[in-house]
Amino acid sequence: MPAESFTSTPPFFNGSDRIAVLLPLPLAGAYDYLCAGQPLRPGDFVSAPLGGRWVTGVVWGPGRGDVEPSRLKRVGPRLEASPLPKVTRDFIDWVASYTLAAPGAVLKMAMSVPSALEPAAGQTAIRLSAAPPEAPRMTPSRRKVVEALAALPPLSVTDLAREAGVGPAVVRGLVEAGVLETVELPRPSRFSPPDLDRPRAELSPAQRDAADALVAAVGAGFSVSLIDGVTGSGKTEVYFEAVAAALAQGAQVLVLLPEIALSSQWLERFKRRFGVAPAQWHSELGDAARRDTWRAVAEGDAKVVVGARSALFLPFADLGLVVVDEEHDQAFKQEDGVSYHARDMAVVRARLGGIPAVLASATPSLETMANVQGGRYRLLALPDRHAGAVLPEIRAVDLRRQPPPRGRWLSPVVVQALEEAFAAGEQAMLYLNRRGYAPLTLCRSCGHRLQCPHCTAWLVEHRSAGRLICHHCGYHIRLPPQCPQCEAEDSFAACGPGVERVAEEAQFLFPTARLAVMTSDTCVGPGAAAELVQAMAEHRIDLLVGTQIVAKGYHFPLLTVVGVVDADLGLEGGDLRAAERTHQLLSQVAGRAGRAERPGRVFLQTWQPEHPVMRALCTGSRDSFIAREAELRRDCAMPPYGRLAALILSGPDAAQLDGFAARLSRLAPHGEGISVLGPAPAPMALLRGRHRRRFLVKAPRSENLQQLLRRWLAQAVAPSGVRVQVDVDPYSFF
DNA sequence: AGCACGCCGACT
DNA sequence: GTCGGCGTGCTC
Repeated sequence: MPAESFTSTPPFFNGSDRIAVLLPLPLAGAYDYLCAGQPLRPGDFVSAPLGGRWVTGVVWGPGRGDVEPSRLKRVGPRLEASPLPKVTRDFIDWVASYTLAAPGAVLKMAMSVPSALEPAAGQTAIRLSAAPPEAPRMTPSRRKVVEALAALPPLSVTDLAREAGVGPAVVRGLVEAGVLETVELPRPSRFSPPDLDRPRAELSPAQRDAADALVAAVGAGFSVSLIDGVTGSGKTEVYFEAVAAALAQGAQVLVLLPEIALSSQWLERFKRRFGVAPAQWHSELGDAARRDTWRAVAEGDAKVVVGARSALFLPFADLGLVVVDEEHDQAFKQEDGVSYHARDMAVVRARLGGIPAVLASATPSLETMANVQGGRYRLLALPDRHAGAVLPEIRAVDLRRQPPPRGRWLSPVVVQALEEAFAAGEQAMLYLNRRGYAPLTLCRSCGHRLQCPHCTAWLVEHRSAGRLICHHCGYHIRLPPQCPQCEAEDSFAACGPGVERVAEEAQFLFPTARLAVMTSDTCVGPGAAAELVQAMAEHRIDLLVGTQIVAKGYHFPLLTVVGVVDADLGLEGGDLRAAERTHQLLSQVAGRAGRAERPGRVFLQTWQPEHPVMRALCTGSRDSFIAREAELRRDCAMPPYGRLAALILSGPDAAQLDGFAARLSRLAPHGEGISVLGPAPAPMALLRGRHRRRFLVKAPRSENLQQLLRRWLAQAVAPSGVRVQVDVDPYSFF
């Protein structure tokens, strides 16, 4: 139940009251202002003077009173836009406090479209004048317009001209003459309400049970449910029933997807179920669409929003359900700026709003599984692939026993499987999570490796682009004609495979196969991914070679063979979640194979077929794998059984940085179960020209990690130039 | 985030 | 002698 309903009148500010206004800037907190006579209430958008300019902020509450009255300025006028709802404000405060981000920085995410706060531009329409002139000059064309309009509601100049079969100049002339007049109409909504009466998908008994449980949860306060089902088990159809239930109650729904821009197939399914497209929210949205969507969400006009993680911060007027699909996906973790995990924050948003959250995954995260086991989340299991499709057969290809020929990357086993698939008129996919042609380029005569001058990283050759690129900062050069070290001519050798190189090999082996490479490099701009996916779905492609991007929930009925070129790749580096992530990613890739009536085969090329991840994938023993991983985490009190935060210090001057790191180290918190590791050079010790040092803070779950960090950091002010970045619940260890 | 004030190189 | 580079610091 929202707290708002307990207070009959929200606090009201007036006269020269002191109010706190939160500005969308990374300031320490809200600033105090004077009310300037107009009545204001929390959530109102106001213009406020700051320095020499005006900034739009949000009335956050009564003034805090920690600034001398003489310094207070008066706020400007209130904006017409719908006030920011209380639950959104609470959410912003909560996220700021949890992530140790400036509240204004979090508000900025909720105010990502400044122009949405300006009054919505109406649509200029034409109607018959209320007071027409006595004897207007009429022509046959003019008469046609007047006659057409007599039978029509007001409409735009263009539409009216088209209806009357005349040019737009005639209409303008009539307006000029006073026969017609203009009228401002509200722009029609671009968000049609979903149709709840369409025939729904046939649900299996297991799906029915899960859907019933979710439907019962809608409108019944805060709860979290996990839909746990393998690829193809119909998780989407199940949560669509909850979506329908929330919509039937008049509430809004938010569905978070890892990369909405890549999910044309998801949108199709939604349209099939609800007859209309949902509102979308992602980085590829244009300015106008972004503005309209933000407004429509705030006004309750957009009923369903499907979006990437940033959609969490939209100002929903009445959110009734949050769904996080592919909840295990790392893309939900935002690392730059405010660092948050959208899945966890979605649960917080649901709790603050008193509404249900639904998580869905075929490979749930350890975090979520721990919550299920702790009884905090309800488990809804979908055991089978729907409609009779069988799970693919997964086998490890031992690269020690069946290696590719020298200088090649595909084992004979995989090559044979591809051959069989093509011969049967089926499709195949090769997966390698490495962009470009080769991850490392070195000089054959002196061994010099081409490295990024700004980062601790090799330059990656992208042969299609004719460049060497740093994947961390974007620095790029053409392949130099000679080695910068020993000046040997034409001495570079490409080391290891990237997707481009694997594609080259596959094309060499299968000259007639229609091949496409799908990576973030080949899918730039809106629609590029969708186009490739469609080409694949229509069998205009035989072999798709791609990075992680191909692992997303696409459904290709003719795809029967999936080859994972380097299954060990994600296991390197000793990252806390390496095994878990590799298992998730590879099962998702494997799930692409054989989703229709044709059985699929998956080949994992590996040097360590006995590794628990490979074993789990090949034997389908996901649960025991998760249990074992959980045990390992529990043993070392790592998340989800302990709390973890990373502190990244960065600066241009290494000596100054180390000095500050040493100072922090001496002040490091200590206590039962608390350990501070570091300072150590961060895994990317040099990034974009800045040196980086890292602390890892480990604390028991019972500890208030944020308070501990705040107290620690308050004791030492960073010298200028040194940036301190806090990452609570870090995922990537880069 | 902007914008102002600050101290050191190439111009009217 | 000034114009201006962007480094540092403040904004209720």
